[in-house]
Amino acid sequence: MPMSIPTKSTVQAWARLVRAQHSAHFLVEKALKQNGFPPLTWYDVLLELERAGQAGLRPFELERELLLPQYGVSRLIEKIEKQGYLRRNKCLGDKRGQRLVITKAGEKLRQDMWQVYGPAIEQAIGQRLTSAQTKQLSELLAKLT
Amino acid sequence: MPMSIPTKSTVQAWARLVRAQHSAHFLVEKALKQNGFPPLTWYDVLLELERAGQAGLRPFELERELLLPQYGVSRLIEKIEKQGYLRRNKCLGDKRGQRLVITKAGEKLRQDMWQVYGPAIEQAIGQRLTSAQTKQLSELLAKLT
DNA sequence: GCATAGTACATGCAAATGCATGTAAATGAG
DNA sequence: CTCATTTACATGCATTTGCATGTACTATGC
Repeated sequence: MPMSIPTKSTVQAWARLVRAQHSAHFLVEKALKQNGFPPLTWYDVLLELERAGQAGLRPFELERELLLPQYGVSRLIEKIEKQGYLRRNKCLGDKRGQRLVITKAGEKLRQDMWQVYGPAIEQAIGQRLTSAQTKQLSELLAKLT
Repeated sequence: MPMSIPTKSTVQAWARLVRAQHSAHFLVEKALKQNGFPPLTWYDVLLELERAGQAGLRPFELERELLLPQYGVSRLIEKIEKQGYLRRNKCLGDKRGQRLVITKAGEKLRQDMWQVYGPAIEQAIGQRLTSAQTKQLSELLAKLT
């Protein structure tokens, strides 16, 4: 089955997708760094763990939520644990595994990061689109995943 | 001047932007790698140089087109030159500078890469949206840069 | 002119990343 | 049960990246 060639419009959408994400992402990371916070990936981990509650999450579950390879998750949680924002619990029923649980300090960090992260998102996206446009963009992007 | 908080829709659009770009980008890079080609950044450089013709481009001009920091460009062109896909010409009128010019081999590489890159874009974007949707997405994304 | 500041590009070093592989436990076939 | 396979997670090593700084030339102020 032969794969067809993209139209001009498709190529343009691709280029703009890359650029838009890059500039938004760059803006957000810059804001976090300027305020002395760790990168976005830390936020994502903490948010997922917070949602998971005291039951915690297995690393391989995190891997599916985040956009990271297995070894990326492995090393990321190592660093976050060292800083005391999560702890590793024994995993009953699977001795290979572990349950990652957010600490109080972790919850605080996530909240503090949001004070910078939220406004950065608003600046990168919200300020540039009407409410209707935002929803439309969201719908279209959903089709690409 | 206080910065406002994003709406749910804005946060969702942000999340989907990151995910959509990630999955599309991942797909394209994978396709290139599987076919033994260098990464996307090489293509971007070669395309810009091809457009610039025999006059070539200065590294700092490339830097603005591509989404790379100055040292990124510096090292990237070093590698591409070593593989023979571009050459550095003297820059008349500015002894600090250089003009980067694509070689024949570079033009061929770009063309060959397009045989994989094009279809990958089509698969990541074109196949998933109607023509009208693609244009709309493109318009919305343009507002974010 | 000279001194000072700015621009163009390169690079040393530390940290992050990708890739392949390792270890240990779980699962499944016989 | 036994052995082969798969899954969960970690890690050594090479490459890439980020950051700060270096070098060389240009532009500007006086």
